[in-house]
Amino acid sequence: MAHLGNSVEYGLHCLLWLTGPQAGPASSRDLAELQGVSTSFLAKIFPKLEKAGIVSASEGIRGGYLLARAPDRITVLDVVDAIEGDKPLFECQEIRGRCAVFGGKAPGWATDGVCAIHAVMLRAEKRMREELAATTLADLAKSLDGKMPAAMPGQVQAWFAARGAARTAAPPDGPKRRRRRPSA
Amino acid sequence: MAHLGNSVEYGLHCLLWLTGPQAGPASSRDLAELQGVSTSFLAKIFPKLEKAGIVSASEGIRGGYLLARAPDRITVLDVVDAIEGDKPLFECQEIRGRCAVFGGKAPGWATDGVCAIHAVMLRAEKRMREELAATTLADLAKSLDGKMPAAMPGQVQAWFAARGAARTAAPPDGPKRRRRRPSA
DNA sequence: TAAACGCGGACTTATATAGTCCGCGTTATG
DNA sequence: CATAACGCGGACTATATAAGTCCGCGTTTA
Repeated sequence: MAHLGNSVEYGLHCLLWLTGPQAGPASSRDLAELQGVSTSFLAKIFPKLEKAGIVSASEGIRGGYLLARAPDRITVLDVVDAIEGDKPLFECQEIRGRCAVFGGKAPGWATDGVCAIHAVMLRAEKRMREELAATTLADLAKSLDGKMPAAMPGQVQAWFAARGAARTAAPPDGPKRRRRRPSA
Repeated sequence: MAHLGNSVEYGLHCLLWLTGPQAGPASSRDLAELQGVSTSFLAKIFPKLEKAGIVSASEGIRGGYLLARAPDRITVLDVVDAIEGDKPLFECQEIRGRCAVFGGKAPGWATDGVCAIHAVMLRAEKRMREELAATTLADLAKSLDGKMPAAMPGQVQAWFAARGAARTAAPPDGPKRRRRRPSA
């Protein structure tokens, strides 16, 4: 398994779409279906981004998510920490103090300060985090702009608009989603 | 859970003991009991270090492990890769090509090259690995030498010697370990 | 020949991830 | 004001990995 899970990947891809000049808030369902990932799973990720202050949510029909601040002020590290919860790369088990020659009571020189092995891991983690903090959503969006044709943003915006229209036009006999149970 | 598991920690601590001027090979059992970790678990780690060429093994009674090369030529990254198998920090799911506006067949501009998000993760992983590669077993051992009293190495060597003596002196009626089943 | 080794495969258990399901409160719209 | 589309969150399941155990084989030395 990898240290950085799929949730981070989904979250970043969604946030990249929110980087563009949107008409209004985008729902987590639309974002999920635009990218072909699970709607219910993505619905568990966005509240984390909201709590971290990366996106702002509007409730009710026509609600959805917007970036809470400018894309150049949101780093990849912000997103990783929001979703994964700042979990450490390494968890020191404090083997130091268990040495059999200590006989159960480890002397201070053995347990003071940070374990040398732990220290290496902390440095490595710091380097990793520095690199993640060095890239913002704006950087990612810019690199994509260089690749995609000029027509692409418009097509996506049209896709969102079409979904909204389909919903308002949908008659009650359409492909209905389950509602709360009929009675009890 | 952490990306770097306990196996790495156990392995590094053991290798640090092997750094000192040993009399002979150290068995994985002795190494485990010296540090208060599971003997059977540690016995699964050492073969990996042996396959990676970090330690060399000698079989049979009085057998055990020795460092296969000088401590200043063994980096923390070598040990991590030997034990964890060079697992990636991030596994790209290639969300790029799934965009609904492509309708199943993604254009080349969308899937060519490395995904921008994946690229950030690869850079972060590279930084992490660079830092792990920058520290050797000799560096770790040196930092420990600065902390431990001069008598410590001798005490550990005495502990190993005492174990060996106890084994040769152990009468058949001593605390026997299970042997292969009596008959069938 | 037996004990102490390394080696490796089969097994168990615990935890984390990925993903689903469901009901509640909120809100715009007809 | 009723309904449908929202966000929110809790409970649930399934699967993968980590951590640890158990056991038997071949090797080696005393």
